[in-house]
Amino acid sequence: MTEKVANAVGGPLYPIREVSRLTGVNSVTLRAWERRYGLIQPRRTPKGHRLYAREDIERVERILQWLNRGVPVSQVGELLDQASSETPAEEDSPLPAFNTEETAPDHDWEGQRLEVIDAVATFDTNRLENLFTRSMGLYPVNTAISRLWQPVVERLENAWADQNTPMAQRCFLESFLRTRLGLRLYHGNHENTEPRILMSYLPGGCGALWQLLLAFSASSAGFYITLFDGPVPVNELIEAARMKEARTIVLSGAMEADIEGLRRQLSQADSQGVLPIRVAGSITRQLRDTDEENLSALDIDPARAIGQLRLATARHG
Amino acid sequence: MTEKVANAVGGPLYPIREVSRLTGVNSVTLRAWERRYGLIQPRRTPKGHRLYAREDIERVERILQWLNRGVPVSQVGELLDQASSETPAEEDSPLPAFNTEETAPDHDWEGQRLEVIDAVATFDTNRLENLFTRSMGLYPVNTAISRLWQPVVERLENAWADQNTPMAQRCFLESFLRTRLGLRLYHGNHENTEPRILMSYLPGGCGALWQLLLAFSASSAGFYITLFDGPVPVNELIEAARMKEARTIVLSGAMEADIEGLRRQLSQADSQGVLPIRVAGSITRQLRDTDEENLSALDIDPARAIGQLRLATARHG
Amino acid sequence: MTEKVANAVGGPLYPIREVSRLTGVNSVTLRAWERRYGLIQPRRTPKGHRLYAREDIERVERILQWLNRGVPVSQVGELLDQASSETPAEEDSPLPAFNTEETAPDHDWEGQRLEVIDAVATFDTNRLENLFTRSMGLYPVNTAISRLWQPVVERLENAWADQNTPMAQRCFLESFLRTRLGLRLYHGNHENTEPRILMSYLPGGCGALWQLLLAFSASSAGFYITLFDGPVPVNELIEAARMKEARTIVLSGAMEADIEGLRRQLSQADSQGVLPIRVAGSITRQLRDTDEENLSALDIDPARAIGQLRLATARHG
DNA sequence: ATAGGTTTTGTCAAGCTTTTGTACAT
DNA sequence: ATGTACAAAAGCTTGACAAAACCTAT
Repeated sequence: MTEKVANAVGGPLYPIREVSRLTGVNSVTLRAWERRYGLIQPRRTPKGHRLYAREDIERVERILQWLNRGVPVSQVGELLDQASSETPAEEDSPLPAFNTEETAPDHDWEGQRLEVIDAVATFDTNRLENLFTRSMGLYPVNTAISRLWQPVVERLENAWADQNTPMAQRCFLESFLRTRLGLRLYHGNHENTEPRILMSYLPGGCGALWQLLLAFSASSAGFYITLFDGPVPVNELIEAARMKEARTIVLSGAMEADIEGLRRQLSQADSQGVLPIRVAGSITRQLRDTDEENLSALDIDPARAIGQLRLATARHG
Repeated sequence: MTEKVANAVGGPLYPIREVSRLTGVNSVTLRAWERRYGLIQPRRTPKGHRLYAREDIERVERILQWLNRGVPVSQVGELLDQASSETPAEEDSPLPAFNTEETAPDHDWEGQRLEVIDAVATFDTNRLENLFTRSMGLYPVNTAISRLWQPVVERLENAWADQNTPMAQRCFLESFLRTRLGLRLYHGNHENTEPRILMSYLPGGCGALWQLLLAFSASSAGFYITLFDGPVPVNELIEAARMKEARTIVLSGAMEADIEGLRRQLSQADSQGVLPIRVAGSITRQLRDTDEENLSALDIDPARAIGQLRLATARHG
Repeated sequence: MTEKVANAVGGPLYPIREVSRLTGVNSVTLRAWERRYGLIQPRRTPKGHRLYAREDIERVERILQWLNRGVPVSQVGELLDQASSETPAEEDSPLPAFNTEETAPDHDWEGQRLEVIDAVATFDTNRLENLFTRSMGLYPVNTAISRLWQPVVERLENAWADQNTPMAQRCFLESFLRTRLGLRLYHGNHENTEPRILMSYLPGGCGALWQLLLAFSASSAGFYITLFDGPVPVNELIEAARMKEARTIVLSGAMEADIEGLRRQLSQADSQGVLPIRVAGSITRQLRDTDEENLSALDIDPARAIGQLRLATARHG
């Protein structure tokens, strides 16, 4: 509390060490950013000590988001300036990695998300269909998934977790996506025969939904996908992978999925020289940084997950 | 310089390592592609570091899709340039074409139509067979007929009208469809015995083809069809209808068919309490809105024609 | 040089290895054909590497067709040239390809069933796809389902019941059928909006498979189907049925499904004036002759089940 | 079908520069 | 607190390789 100083304008002001603690950015680094790129420009005490306002801290957080996405520090400045001058943009998205700014405000993602959620709630196939078709027609597949569908699934998953599983909505959306995916998978598997992937999902929660999103992206990205529409035990999958000469097995799972059970199954399975299993979906939030020998997590963002899969399977890597 | 404009608008810029991670292409390779073929040309920082925009990354992904299909890197450049300059194509589909990109419009009806026409022109049974089987495997019968086969027949009819009847093609297609229909009719008539329909066609033009298409739809829709493979005089049909206790008689006819002759036959025939004759096929274009007592036209679209038949037969049932 | 024109227009160009892989003709052979008979004349890169266009590959395929019919390579050239200039004369009967190779009796259902089962066991999507497409091309949907797919599912269900759940096969077939169903459902639901049916399935066993078969038949028969891809509790279904104004709810279930549980759910559910639930699938073997107030069984044969549904929905309409 | 020569293409290496987080002296 | 310095990481360019794929000709 001693650190907080009242601001004339109103908000509390924080000294640098506090900002550092809150954001996890070394104070030295904060100063460097200011000096080198003018990224944040806190007010000062008469003696010259920095005092950061709320907005400054938020700004730091936004900087971190861009950095996490791989944008170089030197480029972040412009992005932030554009974002603030043009349209402030959506702020509330639940997932930290992929929301906010993004400059291009002409597509109202949040609005579309809400529409999707509502269409699901009312079992309105036609509306859902329009939303889907429009999103896929307007944007590249990855964008549509990352921005619209993946956030929707994540939000729904949370909503459904609270109450006592209203299965109907989940199954409805599942059915819809599967139908839509069917077409793509069909065409995709005729065009690409090479990097083969087996996909299944873990029991519990929305594993199937995560699987569908990923399958969608993967198929569009040129993978040959074999889908298993159910929670298939790992050892059977491994067997199937051998028969189909697949490069990878991907298991999608929801938050609630039983990761320990999976580990157990894996340890029992005949893992001789078997490709590592990749895990995808919101379950990966449990698995951050885990890097076991035969079990690794893909990014929760489908686009990036695809990148990782490519690395793992492609000869270009 | 569309790129500069696009970037002026904004959007994050990514360094090469991120592009590499996202796409799975080694950064060395990315540079090589640029150096050797100018495949991607990211903007640069003042000091020369590459900065890739979203579009650049998408471009890389499109490159990968071609590579996966076996196209050599050196050729991809041209393809991409063409794709962006040429026509997006296909607008009649009910769902606004998924991706616009080359990625194969999800159902390229027009393409399929052209293929069928070509297969007929070259008397290529195998190809025709593939096209037929595929259309029936992928789509509901009605869709396949309405979208693919009916338009094809109509187009061929026009083409054939100009020249002096190259009978060969017509007979070829007729024979093919008849063969295909045979089995279905056989099975269909075993399953459905109820709403019975007698079908025949008028002499002149492609009457037989129209008949076959309609028979296809009708049989799939659950009607019991009795086909007469030739232009049977109306009074004989009426007689046959009595014997088989059929609900309706449908006569298919082409544009050139002699509608007046039909009227004459009808007026002579013993029309006591006989169901009205339905006319189908391109001949109906002459008959629009005509609704005589004992002669009415079905829609030219088989699917809708079936609907009308259902109504008509249900009323009496 | 139509070819050059065609290429100027664009289209991907493939190196010889790809053509070889696609057509199955050794690349050495391809070169030999070109050198000796000029059968295919691909364009070249400046350095002399061959680049085949789409048309070239098709040409190779046509060559293969002739070869298969026993024509010596040296003769094929003339044939192809004729075909493109004149009107080629398909040597024997209008449809030569149809039955010749297959000596098969009219329809060897049992043989096909075994093939399907084997394809499932080996996770061979392509084969399954061929079998499926062929069955749909040759027979009316109902016949194909009743004769081929329904028996297969029943047999597999028994097989799977004995051993300890080889989930993989089940999920594989499920995924395949779902994919195949997707498109048809999409089109079907655009054509027919009227007799609406909600479908879900009971937990345990192959409920999902039964559901898919029935959905197939029903969609082809003109019903508007809303599928729920999961075992949704009855009360939620009833709620959804109200919202969608559906006429009927159909629950598919396997032998092992818990019919008592269903009865319990039903009795708890708010059944005020609600349509009776229909049960379908092998579970109906348990239910024979049962005719409770709000729970009745459909025939296990999808075709007949459809008939019952038609009756039921017509009555109310 | 093989042999001998060429082209393609992903990757490496060397030598140098830029970027960026952190350390240290003022 | 500031600014300079530093070092690791990441880039850039040019040149070179080597395996795979091709070509021609015997």
